[in-house]
Amino acid sequence: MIAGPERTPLPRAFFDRPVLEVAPDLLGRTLVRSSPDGPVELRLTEVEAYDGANDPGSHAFRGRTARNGVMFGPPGHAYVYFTYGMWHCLNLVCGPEGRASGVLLRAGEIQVGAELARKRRISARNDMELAKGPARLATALDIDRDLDGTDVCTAPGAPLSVLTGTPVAPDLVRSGPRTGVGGEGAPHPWRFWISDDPTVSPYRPHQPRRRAT
DNA sequence: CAGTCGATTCACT
DNA sequence: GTGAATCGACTGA
Repeated sequence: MIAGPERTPLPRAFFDRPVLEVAPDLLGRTLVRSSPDGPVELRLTEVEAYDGANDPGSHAFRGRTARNGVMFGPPGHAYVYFTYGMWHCLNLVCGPEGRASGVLLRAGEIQVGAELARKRRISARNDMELAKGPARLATALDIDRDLDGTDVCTAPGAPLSVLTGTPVAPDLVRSGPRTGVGGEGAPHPWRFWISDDPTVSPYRPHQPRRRAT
């Protein structure tokens, strides 16, 4: 089997750039998850940039903790966090090392392993919903904290890889405020998606949770 | 150590 | 559109 250029892993230098440069450049790339159950691959259609200690919306805003430590390490690695007691979300660490920036992978179009993804995403009503949203994406790919810190600059077959894929033409890239991010971080148009793509998740403004009784 | 909340999703009205 | 689910991380006392 011949591996075309689009099957080449993105080099570490790709991620070792400012996150606002990397984030839109990830659209159209191929994310490969190889688990014991088999491979699932998707084409990235929606991402969000988080710019480390400078960014009030970032987990790294208040400094390094046990959870976010990977973001302070070298670029090209996965930062996986657990939230709402139920869900995981996947980020890719960007450069320069120590800045603690990352890209949240919010949505994608499943291209390989749809049958497996459907088993993991029972509630999905159609294939376009399999990875429409960051926690759905992580569920479809069976991603959890075990993958925190995983190198993604790897050939397909490794647990997690990002391949060159087919980069999206710049005129098809849209940007807007980040989903669910409030406060000082809200105004930044650091969410990027592919224009008119049906797998992109709907925008939802930040909503503070009601107080428990 | 208790209180609060989250880079969300789903079922239901 | 509204509210519940569910728990680890973080905060401040």
